[in-house]
Amino acid sequence: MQELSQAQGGESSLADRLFVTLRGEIVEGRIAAGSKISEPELARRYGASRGSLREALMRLESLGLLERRVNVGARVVTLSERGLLELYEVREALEGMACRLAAAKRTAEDLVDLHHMLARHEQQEELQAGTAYFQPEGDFDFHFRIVHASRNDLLVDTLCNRLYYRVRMYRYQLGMASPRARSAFREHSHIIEAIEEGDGELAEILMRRHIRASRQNIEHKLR
Amino acid sequence: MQELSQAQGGESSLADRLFVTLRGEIVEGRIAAGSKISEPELARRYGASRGSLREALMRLESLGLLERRVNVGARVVTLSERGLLELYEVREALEGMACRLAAAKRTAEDLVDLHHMLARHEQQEELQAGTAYFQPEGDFDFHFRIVHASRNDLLVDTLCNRLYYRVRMYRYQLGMASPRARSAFREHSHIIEAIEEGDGELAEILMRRHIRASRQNIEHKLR
DNA sequence: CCCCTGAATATTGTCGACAATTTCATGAAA
DNA sequence: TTTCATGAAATTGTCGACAATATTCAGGGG
Repeated sequence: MQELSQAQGGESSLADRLFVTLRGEIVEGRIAAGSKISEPELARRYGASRGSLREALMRLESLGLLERRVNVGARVVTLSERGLLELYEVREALEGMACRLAAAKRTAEDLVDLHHMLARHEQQEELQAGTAYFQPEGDFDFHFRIVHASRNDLLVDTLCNRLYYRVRMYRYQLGMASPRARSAFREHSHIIEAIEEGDGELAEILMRRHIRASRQNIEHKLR
Repeated sequence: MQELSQAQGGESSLADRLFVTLRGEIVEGRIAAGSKISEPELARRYGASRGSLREALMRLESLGLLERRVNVGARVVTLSERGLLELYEVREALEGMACRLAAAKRTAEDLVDLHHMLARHEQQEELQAGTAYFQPEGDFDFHFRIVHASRNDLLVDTLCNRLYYRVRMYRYQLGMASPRARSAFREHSHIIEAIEEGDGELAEILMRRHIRASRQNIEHKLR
C-alpha cells in the first residue's frame, strides 16, 4: 500500500490528497498516458475506499487529465500533436491577456518580485551553459507569476489550476531540456520589461510570440 | 420530490442528470446565488442518495458554479462586478482566438451555417424592434457557433462547457433585454464577414471589441 | 448587555455492500 | 478462420450507515 502526499488531514480531505497524488502520478507519467484506470485496484493501492477514490477521479476528469465514460470507466488522456497544438493556442490567448492585464495593474512589489525571479533564473548553471532552462514548478515559475500579476482569479484558475498540469504532462513525457534556453530567458526579460513600462499591448504581443516559439520547439521534438 | 431532467438512464448516470438539473437551477436563479447547499435536503428533494448528489456537486464546483470548503459544505457562487469583469476579460481573450482560428480553418459548410444562423436571428421580432437580441442557447447561439468553428476542442470545452454557464448566470440574474440589440447584430455580421474572408487578425479584433462593448453594457446595468 | 464555554444537534467525510452494466472467455455455426 | 451467441467474471453506479467535524444553543461569568 502506497503512501499519500504529506499534508495532514486537518486541512484537506482524503479525496483531496488522493487527487493531488494521482495528479502527480499522471503528470509525471508513472501512470501511463492512455492507460485504463481500475477503481478497485487504485483504491487498494492507496488504502482508500472506492468512494473517496472516485471523488479524486472526477476532479482529475475536470482537469482534463482523465476521460470517463458512463459504465465503462476512466482512461488517462493520450498525448497527441493535436492536443499539444490546442493547448498552446489556448495558452497564447490567455497568457497574452494576462500580460496585458499585468502591465495595467502591476504594483511596485510585483516588479521587485519579477526581477528577483529573473535574477534567480540567471544563476542556473544549465541556463548559463545554454543546455536547459528549468522552470521550478510553483512560485518561481515565470508564467505562473505573470498570470498571478494579472489579478484575475478566473484567469489564474483556468491557467494554473487547469491547463498547466497538462502542459507539464507534455513537458515531462517529451523531455524538458530545451535548445531554446537562452532565447527563452531573453524573451522573459523583454516581457517583464514591457510590463514594467506599463505597455500592455507590447507585453501581450511578446508573450504570444514567446508561446508560439515554445510550441514550435516542442512540436519539433515530437517528430 | 422533484423530477429530474428528461434524459433516460441508458446513456447518462443519475449523477449526470442531477448535475444537469442543478446546473439549470443555479444558472436561472431558482437556487439563489450565495445560498448554502444542504446535501441531505437536496438529496431528499430529488430522491437520490447523498453519494450521487455529491458527485453532481463536485462537477458544479469544477464549473465554477459552487464553492466547496472541506467539512463545511458548498455555497452557490455570488455574483459580483469583479467576477463579471474577470469573466469578460477571459472571454475576450478566448473568443478572440476562436475567431482567429475560425478564419483560418473555416469550411464552406461553416460559412453556410453561419449565414443561415444570422438570417434566422434577423427574423426575430424583438431584434427588428431593437428591444432585445435573444440568443437561443445551444446550436444557434452566435458565440457557440464561432467557437466550434475554431476546431479547437480545448477551446470549445473551456468556453462552452465551463465559462458559458457563468455567463448565462449573470445574464439571467441581471435581466437579458439589451439596448445594444441592433449594434450587437451588426457586430456579429462584421465578424462573420471577416471570417468569411479569412482575415483572422481582423476577426479577432472585431470579436474583442464586441465583447468589451457587451461587458460595458452589462456593467452599466449593474449600477 | 456582551462574551465565552460546553453540550446537543446537524452536516460532512468515509466506508462497505448490493444492483446494473460491461468485458472476457468459451464454444457453436457459417 | 471468422463471426456470433452465451454465460461467467469483473467493474461501475448507487445506496445506507457510521465516524469526524462543524454549527447551534443554553447557561454562566465578566
